Amino acid sequence: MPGTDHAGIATQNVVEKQIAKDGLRRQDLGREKFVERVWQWKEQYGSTIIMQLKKLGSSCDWDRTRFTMDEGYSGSVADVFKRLYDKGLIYRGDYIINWCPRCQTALSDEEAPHHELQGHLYYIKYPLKEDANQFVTVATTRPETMLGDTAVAVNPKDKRYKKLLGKTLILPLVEREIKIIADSMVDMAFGTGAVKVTPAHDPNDYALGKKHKLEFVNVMRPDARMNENAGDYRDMDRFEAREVILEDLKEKKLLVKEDPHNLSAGHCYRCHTIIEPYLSKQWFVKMKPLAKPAIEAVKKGRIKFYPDRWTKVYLNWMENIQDWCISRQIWWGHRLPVYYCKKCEEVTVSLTGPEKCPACGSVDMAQDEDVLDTWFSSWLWPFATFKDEKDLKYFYPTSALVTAQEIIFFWVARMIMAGIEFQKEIPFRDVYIHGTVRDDTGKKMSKSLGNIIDPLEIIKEFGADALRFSIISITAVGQDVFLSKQKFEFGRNFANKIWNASRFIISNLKAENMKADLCASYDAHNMSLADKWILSRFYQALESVEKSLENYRFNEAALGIYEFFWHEFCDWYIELSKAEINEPHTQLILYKVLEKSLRVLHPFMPFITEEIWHSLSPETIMTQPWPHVQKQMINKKIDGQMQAIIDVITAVRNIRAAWNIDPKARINILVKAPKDTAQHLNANSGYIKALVKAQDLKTGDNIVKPPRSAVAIVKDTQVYVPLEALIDLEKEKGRISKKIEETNSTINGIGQRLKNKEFLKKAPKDIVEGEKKRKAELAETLRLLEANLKDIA
RNA sequence: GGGCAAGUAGCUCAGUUGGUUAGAGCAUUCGGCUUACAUCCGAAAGGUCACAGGUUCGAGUCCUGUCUUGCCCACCA
Repeated sequence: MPGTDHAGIATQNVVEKQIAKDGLRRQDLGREKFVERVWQWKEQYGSTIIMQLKKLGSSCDWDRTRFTMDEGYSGSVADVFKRLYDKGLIYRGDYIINWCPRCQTALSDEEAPHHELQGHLYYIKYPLKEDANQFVTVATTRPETMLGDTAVAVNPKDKRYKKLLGKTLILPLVEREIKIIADSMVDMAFGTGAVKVTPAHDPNDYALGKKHKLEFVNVMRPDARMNENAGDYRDMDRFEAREVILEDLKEKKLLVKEDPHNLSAGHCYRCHTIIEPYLSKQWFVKMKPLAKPAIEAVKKGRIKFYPDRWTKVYLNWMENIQDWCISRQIWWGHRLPVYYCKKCEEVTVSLTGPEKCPACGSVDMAQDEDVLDTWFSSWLWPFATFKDEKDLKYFYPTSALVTAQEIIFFWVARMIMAGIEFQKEIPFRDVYIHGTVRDDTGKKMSKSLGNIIDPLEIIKEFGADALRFSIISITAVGQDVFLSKQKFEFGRNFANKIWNASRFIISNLKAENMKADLCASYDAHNMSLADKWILSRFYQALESVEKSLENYRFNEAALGIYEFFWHEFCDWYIELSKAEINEPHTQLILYKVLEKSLRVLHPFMPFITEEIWHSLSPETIMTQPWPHVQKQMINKKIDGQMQAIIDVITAVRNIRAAWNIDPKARINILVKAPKDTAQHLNANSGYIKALVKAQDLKTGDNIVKPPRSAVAIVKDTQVYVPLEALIDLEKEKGRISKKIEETNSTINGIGQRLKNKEFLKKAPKDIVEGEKKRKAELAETLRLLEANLKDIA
C-alpha cells in the first residue's frame, strides 16, 4: 500500500519560497490560487518518492497508491473529526501553544524540539508600590515579556519574601500594578527565588495565571512584533524590543546584572525559527481516553515493538500524554469541518457545510480558516487508504509496520489510537523500528542538512541490488547505520559473483539435466558426497535465513545466504563440479541449488535474480514460491565427511603457500591416517587432487613419511608433501613447533577445566563430554606433531 | 535532571537465550590471468571484547560502578 502524505507545513514552505522568487507572498495570491500552486508543485515533485521506491525495487500494489489529500481520504479525515467532536473529544480552547512567527502557525509539542541556546539571565528590580526604594529582583531570560507581566511569584516557604506576600509592585516601563503571589511551583534556589509571571507568554505562567486568576496580557502580534499593549515598544521585533528594554532598564538603574546562561528553547522543526509561546485559540484532541486502550494493547502484547526497548519509550510517552493541538494556521491541508455563525457565534461541525446556523438561522456562516495537522490525516493511514470495504476487511489489521524511531509519537502511537478508536481493532501487530541512516561523521542524513547520499546516484554507480544488499547487511536490528559510498562495494561485488556463477552454470547446463526432480533419496541421481553436502548446506542456510527473517534480523538473513552462496556453493561446490561438469547428477545439483538460491535471494536482490531467472524459465521469479526446507536433506554426517576433505585440501594449500611451491607444479601427496579415514579420503581423492593440483595421492595407515617433505596434521591425519627442492629443516621445525605451542596451550586450557571438580559436577554432561573428546583429539594431534618434529631433529 | 544506545582486529561493524578455538567485509602481507568472476582465486597476519569490581564450574554475553561518544525526553524562570 504505497502512498504519501501532504506534509503540510513543509510543502507550504517550499511553495512559499518558490513564489517568493517572483516577489510574491501567499497572501498576494489568495487562498484558492495559492493552494492551486501547491497542487501543481505536488503533481510535479510529489511522485519523486514513489519513483525512488520503484527504482529501489520495492514491490508494492502501485495501483493502490494513495495520497492523504485524495477525495475519499479527505472524507475520512473530516468524518473522524466530527466523530471525535460529537464524542466530546475535540474542543476549542485558549492555550499557550508553540507559535512559529515565521510560518505563522501553531505547532504541536512534537513539532517544536528544544535546542540549547547561549543566552543571558537578566536580573531586574521591580519597585514596591508603597516604597519606591524597596525592590523585588526577578530573573528572566526573556525581558521583553515583562511588558505582559501580571504578577510576581515566590515560594510560600521562602523566608526572604514572607513579609512581602500580597504586596503590590510597580511593573517598570509600563507602570502597571502587579501583586506578589505565593506558589509552591517556584524554585527557591533558582535566580532570586522571585519569578515574574507572564501568563500570556509562557506555559508555566499560563498555569499560574489560571490558578491565581491573573490577567492575561498579550504583548505580541503573530509575527512576534510587539503590539499595542507594549506601549512605546510597539512594532518592534521581539529581539529588538529586548535590547531596547534592557537599555531603558539600565538607564533607570533597574537592571541589576546579566549572567551568561544556557537555556533551551523550542524551535520550529521546519524553519528552525525560535518558537514563541503564544496565547491563542486552537483546536485540541483530548488524548487521555484515546491513549488508554492503546497503552493496554501494547502492555498486553497484542502489539510488539522490535527491538523491544521502544516499548518503554512508547509507554512513557503515552502515560504522560498531553492534549494534541491539531489546528494549523496554514492553507495546505484539510480544512476543519467547522463553521461559525457570524451573527450568534454558534459553532457547527458539519461534513457538508450547513446552509444556515442551527441556533439562530442566519445564513451568514464562515468556515474555520485553519487546516488540520498533517498527522491528523496520517494517523488514519492503516484504514482510510482502502477505497473498498471488502479490502479493508481483508487486509486490516496489517501484520507489520516498519518505520523510523523519530516518528513513534507522531505517527505510530497515533495510528494505534486511531485504529482502536475507529476500527475497534489494532492496526498492526508488529512495529519494527529501523535504525537511522547517518553519514560518516554520525550526523543523521537529511535533505535539509545536505548530507544525503542520493539513492538514484548509488543505483547508477553500483546498482539497486548492490544498494539494497549493502544496506541490509549492515543493518543490525534497530542499530543506526553509518553510510559511505564505499560500503556499496560489498553488495556490488556480491551481485557480480551471483552473475558470474550463474553464467558459468547456465552455459554448461543441458536441458535434459534440469528436468529431474530432487526426491528424498540421494541414490536416485547417483549423488556424490559433494552433491549431498551442498544440498545439506543449502537447506541449513535456508533454515537459518527463515529464522532470521521471522525475527526481523535482516542482516543475518542477508549474510546467511551470502555466506552460503559465495563461500560454500561457489568456492567449493562449483570448483569441485568443474571436474565432472558434464555428469547429469552434477548438472542437476548445480541447477537446483542455483534456482533455489535465486528464489531466496530475490527479496534481497530483485533485479539480478529476475534477470538470471529468465535464462532458466519464461516466467517471472516474483511469483515463484519460497523454497521449502527439506529436513531429510540435512545430514550432519555428510557435512563432517566433506569437512574432513576440505580440511586436508586447506592443509595442503597451506603447505604450498608456506613453501612457495610453484603454482603450476603438480605435487604428490601422502596421507597417513587411521583406516576408515584413509579409506574415506581415498574414495574422494579426486576432490583433493583437483583442488590442490596434485599428481598423485596415496593414503593408508602405514604410509611412511618420505624424507624432505613438509607435514601438516589434521586431527588424527598426517599429510605429507615431498618437496623437490632441498627442504629448509629449520623452517619446517619452526612451523611444527609453533603448531605444537598452540595445541599445547589449548590442551592446557581444557585440562584446567577438566581438573575443576565444580565444573565436572555442575556443567551439563554434553559440555563435559565435548571437552573430554576434544582433549583426546588434540592430544593425538599433539602426539603426531611431536613425533614429526623429533623425526626432523 | 531522567532515559536509551554504543565502546569488540588498522577501519566499518556482527556476535539470538552465558558453554569449547570471538567472526565478516574493507585495508595489510605473500602467491596467483587455475578455461564464471582481478568487482576474482589461494594463503597469512591482526583482538588483555573501554575500565574496575561482582555473580557463576564457566562472562564479549548477566549485575554494580566509572570513563568516552551519540541520541531521545523534561515547564529550571
